[in-house]
Order: sequence, then C-alpha cells, then structure tokens
Amino acid sequence: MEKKQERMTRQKKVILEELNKVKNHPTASEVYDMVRSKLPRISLGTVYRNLEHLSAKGLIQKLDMRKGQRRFDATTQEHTHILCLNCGKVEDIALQPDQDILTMKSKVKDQSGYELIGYEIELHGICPECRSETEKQKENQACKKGR
Amino acid sequence: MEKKQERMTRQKKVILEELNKVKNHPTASEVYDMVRSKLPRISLGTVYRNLEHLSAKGLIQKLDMRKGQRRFDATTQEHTHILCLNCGKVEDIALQPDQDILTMKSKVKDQSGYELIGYEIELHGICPECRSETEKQKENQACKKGR
DNA sequence: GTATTTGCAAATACTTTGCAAAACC
DNA sequence: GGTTTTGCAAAGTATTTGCAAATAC
Repeated sequence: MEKKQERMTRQKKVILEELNKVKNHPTASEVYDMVRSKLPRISLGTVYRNLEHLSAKGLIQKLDMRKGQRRFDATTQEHTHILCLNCGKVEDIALQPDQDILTMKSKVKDQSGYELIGYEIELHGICPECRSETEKQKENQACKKGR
Repeated sequence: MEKKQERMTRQKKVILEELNKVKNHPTASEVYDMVRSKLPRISLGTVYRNLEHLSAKGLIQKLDMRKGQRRFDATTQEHTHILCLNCGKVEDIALQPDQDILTMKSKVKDQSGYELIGYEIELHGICPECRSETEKQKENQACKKGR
C-alpha cells in the first residue's frame, strides 16, 4: 500500500527500445508514431505517461526541464539562467564566457544557495541543411525584390 | 506596401516598461497580469503578440527558444544540445565540462557546420526557499510514514 | 487475485489567429 | 486616410487526466 510498484509493460519496453534506436531527440508524438508500428493500438496518452515514468526512473532524459510556459525578459544580454525544479522560478546567473562549466557550477552553488542537480546547455544556430535553404531563399528574395 | 511599419502603441510601451521593472522572467500570463493594472482592457492575445514583436526587434529576450514540443532521449548522460532555430532539429554536442564557453563555441562551429547564433545555459537545482520547504515536507513524511 | 496500466475520450493549459472596431502616424 | 493594432472569441497545439476494461506479477 505504501509504495506502488512499477511494472515493465510491453508499451514501456517498446518505447524504450524505439528511443534507443534513434540518435536524435524525438517529441512525444514522434515517439508515438515510432511505437505504433509495433503496437498499433497504443494511445498517445500512454506514450506521455510512460515517457514521464521512464524519465523519472532515469532511464531516459527529458530535454527542456522547464515547466509550463515560455518566459520573457527585458534584458537581452544575459543568457545564463538557473531554474528551480521545485517551484519553476527562473533567475539570472552571472557567467564569464571564459569560465568552464565545472568552475561555474561550484561558483553558483556558493553564491546562490541553490542545490545544483544538473545543467543543460543549448546552443542555438542554423544547421548546415537549413543554411543552404536560407541562402536559396535569400537569392529568391533578391530577385523578386520587395515582395 | 512592401514592408509594414511597426507602431509603438500604448500596449507595447507598457509591456516593455513593466518588463523592465522586474528582475525575474515572467511568463506571458504574468506579464498580462502586470500590465492589466495599467491597461485593464488589454487582452492576453495582445500580450502574446507584442512579446513576440518586441523579441523579434531585440528589445526583449525570449527564453526557451525551443519550438513546439518537449523532446525525449534515451541517453541520459549527455546534456549539451544544439538546436537549429530554423527547422527545430536538436542534436547532441560533445562537451568536456572543463572546457569554457568560448572554446566550446568555436569548436562546435568548426565541427558541426552550424552557424552559431547564441546559446542558453540553464542550470537546474532547488532554490534556497524550496530547499527549506522540501526539508519540512520530508520531516512531515517521516512522521506520517507511508503516506 | 489484486494493484497497476492501458485505451479512449474528455479536459486542461498554453498559444495563435480571424475579424471588425479602434488607434496610430 | 489608410494601415497597423487591438479586444474578443474561437481555434489550434501540446499535455494531462478520469474511468472501466485489460494486463502484469
């Protein structure tokens, strides 16, 4: 009655297998599509539930730990934030770009009083494939000029 | 007819002002609440639209550049990703934690062919306030024991 | 056998959008 | 005055949840 015991169902197993096959980071509905070839009757809700369970057990990783909504900020310089996994609060963290991650982590711990659990670094850019596309578009626009 | 010209409306101005007043990173609906004290008839849709416009012009920052859905990943080790701002694709990036940000950026550029635009570092943890709460909860749970 | 998990569908949360009226320059 | 922007409401996505039937152990 105390602790409920997790069961390894067929659904959970297949989700994990499929996720292990791919090298990218599918969304829940992409996982749904992948899994349906094996289990045609699985529901999207089950996929969501199991992704949640698996990541709670540490068997998979959930990118974007952020809870809920997108956040906005009047300062456009700062790109380093600390997120409280309990209350969802987001605060700024000062970081010198010539500082390494380990140094940063220990500094933050000392200064902010946060208990640090992990981090996520997300680089933003344009992938090679899109770059060539974008260049094509620019050429097109240059031709049409002013729409 | 060619390029539409942005207008600085009262709504836009107030949103920017309110956002400048606070030190944290409010969500769209928190901004909505803040702004409504000044402009009681503003709509949430307008807030969304203007936050979008302001961030397109670089006047504010939109945290969480990720488009669309949450993503999942079978590898639980890797926490450094590169996101294509055009197609939304997310890939892994190798990073040694003893490497600084600048080094990382230039390495990535060379190796991946991405055009790098920016980055976002998100540290995950439990804030001081929540830590004390959590400790209280743990004590409570210890007393009640087994729910 | 019994507690957990499923599929389904409905509910919720967040964000975007169509449109006529209002505001901006 | 003509175009952009607004408020409103409805629609669109993404995710979560209630429940009876099915499944795992």
